[in-house]
Amino acid sequence: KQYSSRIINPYLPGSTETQWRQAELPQLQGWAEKGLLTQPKMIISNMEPQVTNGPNGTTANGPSCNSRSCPSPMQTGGPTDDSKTNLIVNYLPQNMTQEEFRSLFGSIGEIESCKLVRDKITGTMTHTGHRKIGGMTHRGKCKEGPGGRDVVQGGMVSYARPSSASIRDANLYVSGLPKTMTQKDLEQLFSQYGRIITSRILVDQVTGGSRGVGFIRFDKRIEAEEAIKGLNGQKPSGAAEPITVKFANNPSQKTSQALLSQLYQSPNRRYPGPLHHQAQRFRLDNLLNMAYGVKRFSPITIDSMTSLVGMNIPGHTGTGWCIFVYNLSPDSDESVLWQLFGPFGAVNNVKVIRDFNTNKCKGFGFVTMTNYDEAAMAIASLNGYRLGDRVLQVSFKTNKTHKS
DNA sequence: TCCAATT
Repeated sequence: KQYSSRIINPYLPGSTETQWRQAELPQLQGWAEKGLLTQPKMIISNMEPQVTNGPNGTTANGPSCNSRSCPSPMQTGGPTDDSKTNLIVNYLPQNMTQEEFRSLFGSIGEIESCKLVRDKITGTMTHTGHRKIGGMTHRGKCKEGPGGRDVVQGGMVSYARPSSASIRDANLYVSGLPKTMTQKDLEQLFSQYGRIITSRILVDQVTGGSRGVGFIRFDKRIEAEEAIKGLNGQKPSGAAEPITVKFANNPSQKTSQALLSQLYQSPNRRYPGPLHHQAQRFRLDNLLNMAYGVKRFSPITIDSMTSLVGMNIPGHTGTGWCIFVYNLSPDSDESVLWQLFGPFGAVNNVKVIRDFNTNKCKGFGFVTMTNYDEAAMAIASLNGYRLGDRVLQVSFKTNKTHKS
């Protein structure tokens, strides 16, 4: 039976549930069942012969061609065309071994060589569980077996572009995006500057909504530079705020110190050393009394009010009320925010903003609380509160932008 | 010291 292997990206058009059910390659299915995939929907499916035009005309995020009428790379490029035999594979499971990787693709065609790329320092794929990359080369019997048509692009597997200096450092970090902007919108905005290799919009893990932050990787660094010149500080049409476009940090370039410090941080740590004393000085019982005492006199909820005044209330988000906390010490971590705000009511989320390289708190953080009255109580109580030798400033979050 | 976000 002839089939073409193609890894499906469920977030892309054309990646349907039907394809998901058609999955036949047992290894990936097994991994999905064991929960080993960082993105459980990542599969290889059994499909009609799937060919593409190769790396042109579209982004690596979407199939450039879904029709069998496209010319096969074997027809156009021939078996000696190296540009069609070297693949890059993204979003591999964190714990995939070299052998598993080889075995997976060995079922498709003969592998000349393959390599899993791992983080140099930690030995893990990467600390976030993303950006797993392996490369592989198809040659030899490639044209004879099912793998003969097995050139895939889009989603998780795409042609590896020949390495060269011109394609390095072409990755952009984009922030300040309208929350309504989709990945497609983002690509549309940037595509005027060159060929987009990958794009992404980060989403809130809880709500699934856009975080207003994303990435664009161009084919060429020059294209990325032009996009910065053209789009940084600009308002996309229809947007209320300008976006920021800059070169992305490369996680693998983090210092080993920062990585270690990151590994060292347990989410379950409640009392970081430097803050322990201060936390004890904080009178939890008083705050509880305050919070619950006042709540009695605060019978109204603000939910009805929000619909009257629309979206322009400071701090108001779809999921709650975002509070800006300023003047945290560099050593602060999330636990101090939980300690401070928890007594006032339902806290959805806390976040200490850290310097990407040093991992030290940049002096501020955010807390999202579910209920307006509890958030307001927390602000009234904690604004001006002395934490150690610092006086906190606490308010609903506004849209001020920080330019450095 | 003053409003993030880094796949």
